[in-house]
Amino acid sequence: MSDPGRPPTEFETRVYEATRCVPRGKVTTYGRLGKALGCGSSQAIGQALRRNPFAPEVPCHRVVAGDRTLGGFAGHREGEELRRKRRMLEEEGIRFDKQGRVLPECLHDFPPT
DNA sequence: CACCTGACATAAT
DNA sequence: AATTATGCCAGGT
Repeated sequence: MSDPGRPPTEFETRVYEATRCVPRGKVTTYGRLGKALGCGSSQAIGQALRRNPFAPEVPCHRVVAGDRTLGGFAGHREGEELRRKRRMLEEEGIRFDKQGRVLPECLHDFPPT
């Protein structure tokens, strides 16, 4: 089995720090987060968030895909877990269009480091 | 919309 | 230690 108890790597810590800055009622994307970190791989971001041990301290549910679809949550890309993610966002005031995408106005602009 | 390719950290071997 | 496989993706064809 993998080691779920291993301490976060430096990379993961950076991802969590950045994610923590996304305010309630707003969302960001894997790509944007990556750029804010100087990481060219949004997929790596997703992997770090997937294993986020600090939820909901670190709001990994406020990170969606670049096309503004939900992306994934807790290792799932569809199903009940995804619906939970969507519900959480709705609770925070995020609105979706008929295609199930987050409204563009809800996107958070990252502050320059 | 369905691919394909690019990018990159981690896990597994 | 080195290589391969896998993954909450993005961008282009």
